[in-house]
Amino acid sequence: MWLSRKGDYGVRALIDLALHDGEGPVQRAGIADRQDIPESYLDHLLALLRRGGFVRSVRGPGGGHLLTRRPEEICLLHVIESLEGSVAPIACVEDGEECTYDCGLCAQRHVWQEIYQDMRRRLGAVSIADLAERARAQQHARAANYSI
Amino acid sequence: MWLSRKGDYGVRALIDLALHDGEGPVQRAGIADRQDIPESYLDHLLALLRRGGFVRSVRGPGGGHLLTRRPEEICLLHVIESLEGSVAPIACVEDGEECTYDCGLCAQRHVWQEIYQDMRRRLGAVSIADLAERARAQQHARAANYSI
DNA sequence: ACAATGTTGAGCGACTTACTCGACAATAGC
DNA sequence: GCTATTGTCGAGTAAGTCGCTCAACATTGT
Repeated sequence: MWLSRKGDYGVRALIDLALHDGEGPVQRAGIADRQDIPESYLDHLLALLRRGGFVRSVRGPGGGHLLTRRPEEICLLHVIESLEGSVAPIACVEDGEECTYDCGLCAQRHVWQEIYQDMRRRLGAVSIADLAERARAQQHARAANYSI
Repeated sequence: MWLSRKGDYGVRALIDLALHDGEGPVQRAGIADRQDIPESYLDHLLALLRRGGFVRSVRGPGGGHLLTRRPEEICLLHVIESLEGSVAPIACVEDGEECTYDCGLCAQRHVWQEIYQDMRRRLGAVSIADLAERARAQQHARAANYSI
């Protein structure tokens, strides 16, 4: 299993921001609470997301965090790569990377390269808006379940 | 990057056995030397491969390791899963696995599930014989290069 | 019996992950 | 301009994983 909490939490945070898009700065404590992320850890993730250009932050009272772009314009691939680093299964499938495995892996390389390309294509096709929509639908489904 | 040396080394070892298929038991030291694997570490990998049913070992002088099946009948997917555990990107895309992330990841889940299925399909389509063939071809190519 | 080989499990140093803490910086509102 | 409220940054840490070594033991051909 190779998607770490960092990626999970980070994407959750962006989904949370997308769900509150247009409502002004969203505070760290609120995100942490709703998305069940340790608040002190969320700091680092927001810093990463800021460096990645997905989020901008406002200081002072009433401050918080905002998406820099519309949720439809942020794709999952870029977010994950920003948070987790490359999603490459092995180093030598990336452009410009040396094959440090000295051709032990080379026999397998083409398979992994195809897998990598397919993965990037699929992750690239999903936006934060898609995920937010799905999260909203799931919330409604759960709420309906509880009320029965 | 999430294919560890374990998987790389293990597959290399199987390729080595495939290249010497039909020539009787192949010794650990030979595999380690040709494939550039620390001999003491190769121990563990051969134990894993034995438990996985890919290799059987012969003790005593003249002993060594043999493939249990023909190289065409061993697919990369099973080998990697035996060595590395599941190749699932997140736990909850596997059959019978609980979603421990409590629906944080659920919004992303379908994407990862498709990636996972695609990956298993591709890895399942490649056999050790294919890889051995490719390794042989690469060796020839390199030999030709040196002689120029 | 003996030497060559495989088998097993304990252990270890370096690194990573997931997280906490504390000091500091900015700013809205009084 | 104070002050409360918020974000920013970097050091630190406990627990786990990775890659690997080593030593003791089991098996078997000669």
